[in-house]
Amino acid sequence: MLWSKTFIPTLKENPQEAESISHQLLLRAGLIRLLMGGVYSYLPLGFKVLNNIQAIIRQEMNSCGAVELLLPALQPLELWLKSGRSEAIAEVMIRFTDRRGRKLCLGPTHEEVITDLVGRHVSSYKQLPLVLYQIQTKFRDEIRPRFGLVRACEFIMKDAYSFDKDEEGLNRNYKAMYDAYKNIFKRCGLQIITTEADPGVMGGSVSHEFMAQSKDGEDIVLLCPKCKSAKTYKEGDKEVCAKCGEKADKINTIEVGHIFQLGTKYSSTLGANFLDAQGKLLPIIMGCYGIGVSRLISAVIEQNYDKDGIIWPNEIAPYRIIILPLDVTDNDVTKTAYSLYEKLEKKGLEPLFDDRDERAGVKFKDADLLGIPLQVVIGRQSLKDNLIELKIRRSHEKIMKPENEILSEIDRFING
RNA sequence: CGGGGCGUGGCUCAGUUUGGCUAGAGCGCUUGGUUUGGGACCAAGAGGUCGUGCGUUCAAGUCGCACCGCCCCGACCA
Repeated sequence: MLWSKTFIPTLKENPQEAESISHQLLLRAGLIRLLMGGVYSYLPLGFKVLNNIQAIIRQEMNSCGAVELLLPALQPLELWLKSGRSEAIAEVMIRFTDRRGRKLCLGPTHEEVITDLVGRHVSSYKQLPLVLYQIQTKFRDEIRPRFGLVRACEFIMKDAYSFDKDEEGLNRNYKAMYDAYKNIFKRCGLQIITTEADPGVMGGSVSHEFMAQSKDGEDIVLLCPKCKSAKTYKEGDKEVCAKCGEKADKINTIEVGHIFQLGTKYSSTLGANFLDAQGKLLPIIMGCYGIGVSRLISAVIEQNYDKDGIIWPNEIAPYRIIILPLDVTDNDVTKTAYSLYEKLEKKGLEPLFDDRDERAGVKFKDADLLGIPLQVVIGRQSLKDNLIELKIRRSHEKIMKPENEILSEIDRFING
């Protein structure tokens, strides 16, 4: 991709509208822009990161047996009255009436819709277990949106739902999801603390949260320095480890995932029943599993940046390589740069090519800000000695070698 | 919703305390020239309902009232 063909509005200074690190860098590196409070546009770079995270999620979900579908964001209020959550969710849900007088809402989450759907079409234990998921936009009228994508009124979530005939099946699916979540966050470059959590409005018994440490995080985890057990902190909790009594550390975190064993809370109220082998009518046993996909971007940045900008983990970087011809008016430089660009494209690496007629300093600063893992620098002086520079964004390591050796260095870096 | 901060060109900000003439700077943008390995320099330009409304005054970016927007703290929350 040529820089001049895409849309990367970088900012030299921290914008007034942002205070937290991830919010500042998301704006400065041109990933998002505010439309209104708590509502953001994803610019091409932000959209790429979002897609990369979604690709990882899809792989891990599919490989643990979940099947993707897409549910409507527009929902009838009636379902929420039936489940009894209309009141519990109250003002957080955006409601309105359409021209036909139908009472509608924009889905803040999808337990009702999926339970209704599955309930209509599953009637035998032979159809279970079933695990479905979607990646979709959720709407929540937040009391106070904050920190850019961390708490937004419109955001993207992966939500999965498991349907089982018994507790044993639920436990199995729950465990599979738990493990898949670990993989997802690891591949996204996130360090995660898993905690036992309060199911809250979602209901159910067992629940775990996946918390990413961040100094601007709004959730607090009590982590025992001794036995490493962790618990989500609620106002009023004692600040000691529940297991060994040691004084626990309070850690600021961003909640990026939350899984629940719902049991029959939704299936019983919404009539999602099945017949077991004995012909007995029973409510389906459910679990639900959420990942804050857009929020995850903020959490990753909070854990991967330095004074110069973002440092993307390889697998979710918007581009893996940026090519910096330092002087686009120099023939040798541009020729070499373009030929390298084509070679990398042929390898399927899709590099970003900074074809702007800017000074070296501007290009370096922007490349660092964007946080693309590898920078290939082509300058006039070093080219006289047939040398090209490869800079590794995270370590600041610089390698100065001839083109073919640079290509194999890139291979080594990308393919491990 | 309560508390606090902010709102002046695309961005960052000065000017508001103590009202006064054609509203400023840096960056960015346009044109020309010189530059070219860490956010260049010179010259000439374009670009502003000073968040909005009402009021006070001979005179309002500046004072008063109301409202709007963004950010932060709190309450709340998946």
